[in-house]
Amino acid sequence: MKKYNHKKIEAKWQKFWEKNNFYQAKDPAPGVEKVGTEFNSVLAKNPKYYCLIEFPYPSGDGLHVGHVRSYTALDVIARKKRLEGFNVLYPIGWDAFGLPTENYAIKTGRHPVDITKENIKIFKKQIKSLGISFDWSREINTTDPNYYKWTQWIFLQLFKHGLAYKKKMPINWCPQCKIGLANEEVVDGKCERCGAEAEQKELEQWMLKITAYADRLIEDLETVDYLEKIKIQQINWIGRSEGAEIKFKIQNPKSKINSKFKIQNSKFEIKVFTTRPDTIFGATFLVLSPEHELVDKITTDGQKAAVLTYQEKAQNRGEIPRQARDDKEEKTGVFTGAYAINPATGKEIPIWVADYVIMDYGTGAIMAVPAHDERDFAFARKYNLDVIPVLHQYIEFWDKETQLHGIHYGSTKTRRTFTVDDYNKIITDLDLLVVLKEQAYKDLEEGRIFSGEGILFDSGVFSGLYSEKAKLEITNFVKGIETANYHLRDWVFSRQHYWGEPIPMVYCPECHWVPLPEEELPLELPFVKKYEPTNTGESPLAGIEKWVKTKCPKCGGPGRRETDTMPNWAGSSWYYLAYIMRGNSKFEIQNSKFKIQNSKLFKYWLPVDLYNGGMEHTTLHLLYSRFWHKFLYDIGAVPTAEPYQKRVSHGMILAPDGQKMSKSRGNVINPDEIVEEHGADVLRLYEMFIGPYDQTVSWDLNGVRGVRRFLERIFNFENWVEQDEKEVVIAREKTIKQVGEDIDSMRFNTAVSAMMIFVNKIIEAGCTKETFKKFLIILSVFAPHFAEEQWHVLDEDKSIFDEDWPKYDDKLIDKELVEIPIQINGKVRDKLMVDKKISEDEIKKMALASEKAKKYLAGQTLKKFIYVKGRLVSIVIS
RNA sequence: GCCGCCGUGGCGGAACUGGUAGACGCGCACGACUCAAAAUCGUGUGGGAGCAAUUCCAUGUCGGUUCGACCCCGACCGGCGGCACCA
Repeated sequence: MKKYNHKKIEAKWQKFWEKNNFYQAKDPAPGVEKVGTEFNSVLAKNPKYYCLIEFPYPSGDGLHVGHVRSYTALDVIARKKRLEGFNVLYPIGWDAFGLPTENYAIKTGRHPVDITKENIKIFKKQIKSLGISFDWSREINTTDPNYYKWTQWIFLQLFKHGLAYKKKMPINWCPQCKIGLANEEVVDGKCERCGAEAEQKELEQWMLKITAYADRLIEDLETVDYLEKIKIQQINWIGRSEGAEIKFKIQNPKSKINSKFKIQNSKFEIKVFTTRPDTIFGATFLVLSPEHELVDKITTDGQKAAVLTYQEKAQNRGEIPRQARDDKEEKTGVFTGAYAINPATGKEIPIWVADYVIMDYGTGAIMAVPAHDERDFAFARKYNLDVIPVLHQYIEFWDKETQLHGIHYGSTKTRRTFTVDDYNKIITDLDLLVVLKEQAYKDLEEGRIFSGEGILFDSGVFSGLYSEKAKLEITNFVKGIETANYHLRDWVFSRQHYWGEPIPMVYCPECHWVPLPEEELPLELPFVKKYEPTNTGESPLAGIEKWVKTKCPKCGGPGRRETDTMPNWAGSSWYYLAYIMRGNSKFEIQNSKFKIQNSKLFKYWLPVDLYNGGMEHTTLHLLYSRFWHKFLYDIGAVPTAEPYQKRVSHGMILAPDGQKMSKSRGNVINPDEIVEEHGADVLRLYEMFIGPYDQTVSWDLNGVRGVRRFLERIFNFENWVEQDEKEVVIAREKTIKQVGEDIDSMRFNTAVSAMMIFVNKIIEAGCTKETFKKFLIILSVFAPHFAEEQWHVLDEDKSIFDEDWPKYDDKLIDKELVEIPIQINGKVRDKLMVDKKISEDEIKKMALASEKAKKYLAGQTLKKFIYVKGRLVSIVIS
């Protein structure tokens, strides 16, 4: 009995695979062109398969068991695809810019470059010990100038196409990290990274116009195969809401004139955005955001002081991001003294200022319909403003006796949708409107407001219309324009830190912002001794006068370089392209011919077939990189509109105590220790078996031992037979089928289970070497070292990975005899072994004659007999 | 508040498209081996009743559809994730 010495076996085969370049993806040969869907090259004729994991950030903590889970999962898929004849690209690299490294550098006084190198070395060693079939020849590193010159190149293109702009704006500022934060990086008003309360700070920031792609980022989700929840989350984040922009004329009564601007029957108009133009007859006041430019201009002399005080207060409160504030906080506001005309009713309505209206959404002004909006209602109550309902919920309900429609109160879920017929029917039914109106006022008295869709009343000619239908008509009536607004904001692209890509722009007093010529890329990060972020909000690079002072590329005059760096999401927004480019070129910039140089490779490899990553990146990295890709597509640099065809997500691995693993809790499972004690194959198999791939699971040490046991049981397998029993043949074919299907649909846990069932079978019944070999090939994608070793023990001299994925024969799986349960009134009372092809008549006879069934059938009448072919018999008696 | 997901043994979980609920693994119990323990192997293992054949109950709760429901529909309870003064 040999001992299962995983260390020896794993080291041996890892060396062997590396030496033979087993996992190198093959690029199409030069001159290869796509002809239809085929390539005219032998090399590239194999269908390609590009699978991708999110490249790791090489932190000082080393590899986490969570990394192992997703790397192994895609490794299983990559290996299976190779066995099936695909030309597989499964690359890895390093997303190495970022704060943890910079902070560590500051703390230790060492250079981030050195620390990064060191961390990568550790990560690499750890990953290599797992037997993941990465193509290391395409390794990339975002901090390599040869890499980030392309990141800079893409930025320049964005700038040249008007999608990068500089803007002075209040940004979310983390006082702890001393860095500006994107909206996406503020969680609960706190810095996502360090948890410090975010502040607002006015800074000049580079912005990327991701909002220009908002619609396409939503629409094109239909063309990709992402997990449904990922799509939904992205759609919600982009937050498109359709509505109308409507202008309200300002009309101050003569007595209330703003002396400075002399506004009377003014030409000034206030534009509001609303998703409910249908409720405009109920708009009883307007609200402007405190930052709205018209506030100063329309405020009457009498209200000046009060408004100014309020504005100052609101700005101070701006220190805490407004969105983070408690929902239930009472609304405050102040009257401007000015009035506007409701374009629907022609009535004068007061204009207020309140900070519940945000400047950077919509137009920064709203029409308030207190009867149909919670916030407006709270505000109106507080300041005693008019509340006028104009619609109420309506559910079709026909009272036969009175011939009246009724009103039904229920949740929105039970509400019916309206048909065209309904519209007509309702308009003429005036009694109904009276009922609705009465009910609406009654509800309001009781403090209940209705904000859904319903039937309009008191809305002029639109009374009686269903609100959804009235939207467009009323918008036209008040000369509004249909438009959409987005929750998504432009991407704040500046960071005031050292350890990031320099933004390749020069500021010239004459020419304003001038891009660096592409030939001058990369603009390398200057070597500095001090990286400490400053308190002024300026990047540490600003202190290097020698680097900052430069010539304007346009006019040759004195210029200053941009000293902000890019966020760490920059390098990761296009890295899947870098892996492809690494195949032939070494990222050489030749007159910026990004697309020409790479078009053939891109055509062959794109899109990424399968992309795995964490749910936490759904609204960050995943959205950002889709945006960049679409931009690159628009300028003709890449051939596809989407970068990733399919996106899946792994669940988290918690510590055995059900808590998140963390150093401070001391509950971290180190993959190295598992590899050391049980082996990489056991770790891999265990992580695949631990539970459904997309689900959060807790680590269980006993589970690891169970998997080890599974391998040990077949390590010295010797129960050979001359000929497989029929049962074994069936088991084998079934296993091949199930494991294959389970891998394809990423149900790794049941795949491992199926292999265990098969092993239980052959340990009991024995099997032929041929059968065992087929099993080993299947096992090899999960436990590559173990399978390769056993393969060679069975006198094979070629690698197991030169084999083909085994095929199965459905005919062999089909049993002739099947066990059919006999149900009587839904309960299983007997089971019969019958020929699969038995006719209904035959089985009926058998079932009714069965001893056990007879017991229940005696004296009863047979009401129904159902035979589901090959499945079961169901007998209904009275 | 809005959007989405999930509730199955002692535990992780399985169950194809509505067709024998609890696969596989862990744990536990008993047995074999051993001086003994560990490891290994064997047997059992949802709950209740019964010596047993057997039988009743059981997939968060209540109800519905169906010959048949973990699966479909409705209401509720509990948990998780995302968004949140977005007009």
